[in-house]
Amino acid sequence: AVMILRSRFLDARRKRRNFSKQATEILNEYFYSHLSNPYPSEEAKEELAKKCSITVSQVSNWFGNKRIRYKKNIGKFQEEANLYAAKTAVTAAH
Amino acid sequence: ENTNPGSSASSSSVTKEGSKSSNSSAPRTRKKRCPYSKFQIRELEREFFFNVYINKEKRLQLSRMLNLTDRQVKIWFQNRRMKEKKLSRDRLQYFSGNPLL
DNA sequence: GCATGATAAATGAC
DNA sequence: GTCATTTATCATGC
Repeated sequence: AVMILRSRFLDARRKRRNFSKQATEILNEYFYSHLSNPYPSEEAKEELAKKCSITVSQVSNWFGNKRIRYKKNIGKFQEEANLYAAKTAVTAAH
Repeated sequence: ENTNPGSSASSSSVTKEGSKSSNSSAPRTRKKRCPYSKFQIRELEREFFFNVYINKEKRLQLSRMLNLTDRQVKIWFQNRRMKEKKLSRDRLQYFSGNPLL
């Protein structure tokens, strides 16, 4: 029984599963609204993790990947950036 | 495997920056990440099992055997300790508030 | 076929 | 020494 759980834990780590649409939405909102300094504090990470129903490590992974991939090809993310910029502007107006 | 510093990163050694002296460029071309072989990993893991902290003598010996620098072996043990810590955290989170047992 | 999440080398702050 | 991070690589999803 313990062996089953152990093996289940081992291969549950590297098998990748995409985050939910809402989770990605929340992470992107934070990223593009902090584009000048996309480095959330430990507290911010915990809050994001709770809202996204993922772990803090997964939040760190997401921001790490997002920062490097955004920097490497800003043009590809331009449309996405404008989208979330407009979205945060609307919510701020309310 | 050729994982020595300067082998791949500064392949065109002369054409690139003149290594040291004159220029005070801070990030002097980061070394390209090169994955270690199965054999290298096995030997590193074997030593890590005996002691999480490796002393200087064993480090030099191991680096020569695996064709790595002392720095690479030192860094590997540091990263490996961090990995072990993260594994512990993940296990706790995975088995906490769980069904079964 | 790339997008995406996780992991493995390598760096730097402290 | 730890530890957040950068970067490339790996593995999977679709």
